[in-house]
Amino acid sequence: MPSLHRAPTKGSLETKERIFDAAEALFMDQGFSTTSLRAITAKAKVNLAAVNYHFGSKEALIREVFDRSLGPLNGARMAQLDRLEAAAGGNPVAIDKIVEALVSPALHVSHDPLKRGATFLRLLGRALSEPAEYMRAFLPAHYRDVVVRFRRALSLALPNLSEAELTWRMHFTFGAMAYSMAGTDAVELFTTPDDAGVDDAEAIVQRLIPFLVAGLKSPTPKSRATRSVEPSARKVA
Amino acid sequence: MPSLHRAPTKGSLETKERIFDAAEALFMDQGFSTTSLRAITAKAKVNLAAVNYHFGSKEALIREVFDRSLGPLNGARMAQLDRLEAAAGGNPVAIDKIVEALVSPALHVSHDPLKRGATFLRLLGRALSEPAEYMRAFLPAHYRDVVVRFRRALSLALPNLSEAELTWRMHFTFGAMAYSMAGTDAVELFTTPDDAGVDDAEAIVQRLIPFLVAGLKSPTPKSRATRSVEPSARKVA
DNA sequence: TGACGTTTGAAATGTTTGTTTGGAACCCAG
DNA sequence: CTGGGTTCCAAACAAACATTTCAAACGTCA
Repeated sequence: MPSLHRAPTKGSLETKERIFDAAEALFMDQGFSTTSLRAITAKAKVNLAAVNYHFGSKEALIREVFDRSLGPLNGARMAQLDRLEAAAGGNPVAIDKIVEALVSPALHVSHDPLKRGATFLRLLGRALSEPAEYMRAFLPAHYRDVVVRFRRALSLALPNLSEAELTWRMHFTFGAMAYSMAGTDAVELFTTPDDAGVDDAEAIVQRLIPFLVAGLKSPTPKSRATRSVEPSARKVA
Repeated sequence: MPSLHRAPTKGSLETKERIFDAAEALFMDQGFSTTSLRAITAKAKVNLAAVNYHFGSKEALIREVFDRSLGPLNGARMAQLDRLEAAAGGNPVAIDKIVEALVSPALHVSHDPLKRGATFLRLLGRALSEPAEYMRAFLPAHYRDVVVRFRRALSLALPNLSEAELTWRMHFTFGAMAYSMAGTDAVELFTTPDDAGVDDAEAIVQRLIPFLVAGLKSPTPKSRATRSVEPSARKVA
């Protein structure tokens, strides 16, 4: 048996890579469920069967595209947090640094190889609102560690914040972040035509960080910091 | 010609209403494109053809579901803003009041008739990330006025904020809001099992408002407050 | 060179999608 | 009771979908 799973010979790597790139681009601005294999193979200029041959199924392709993008991003996030915590040496890390560690790797990934990755930012935003079942299945696997790590860091930096409050604020933080990265789709609704370039990822980050830091540091609404037994007042306005 | 488009006789209104409710519920937790007419008619316990008979097409159904929910919500938002501006009498309205006018109507709608509307909050979040073309087509029509009105109010309340900065912060605001309303899908990723009830819309609003207000009021990053003639520095890092 | 594993291509598979059809069931006016 | 408009239903429709099949083309090693 010669060459069991060896390096392919002709253009196979190119084929798989072309499928990969085309899928990533199409997933970006069409979503996962909506993008057909025919559209992918057409864009990649490969045969329709090539996807099932190289990846096994559409779901596996989605998983690979997602993993290979999200893995490095969250790795960079945690590495940056590692550096911050090592430099702080037991003391709490500054909030703006934590937020920066969360947000800015998404930017750096965005112009890492060429321009591949700028598309990924929007891909990520899409994934968080994807209805598909398999999306919700393996997405937490990537984010679990990041959430735990950043929650711990934020909890130390914001000691007078209850765990429940922190949960909500992290939720809002990820929301604004994911939405901002989801790209130009919904941005156009809220911007007058005079807006700055929305493609500029750096501009997003530079303005997003102060916004989020201020939100995270905002005083608790009713000095109910520990959030006692009372669930919540049901009365409105 | 007797009874041109008169009140139906048997259970037609019930049928159309059942389709409507089933569609709304399914759109909520599956998205629009992903939800099939067969799933809708199965849940509504009506014939498959009933959708095309009563609504004309799936797109028209989506539009009706969307309009009938989003219309009152944005109406309530602007009405509340009207009241605030009338009370202020030319003076700028307080930011927290503006944000409340933006966020809290979503809550009031959420327990208006029975529990129908709690589902709608998630529906709205979905719409903002829907890739479909027709979604992006008639969604701005609903939001345009709201955006213009609230932008003007916020611009008055935050005079030292450039137009570009305001655009971004409104973007982040809508992002955190939409994401929070998108429901429990992604929330589960970021919460430890000890979290409070995520269904409680009031709890979301009460914690979201301070977060957003703080973000909106946060100092501008580089004292570049007036945003002069320069359109925007396109250079990155 | 010859044989084998790997990759590609065109076509067909079976499923699911939104939509249409023709007739039965229904209600109410004439 | 009868006719016409309205609603419903089972079935069929065409299109798009992911996936499979099988033979041809290719590269590599014996």
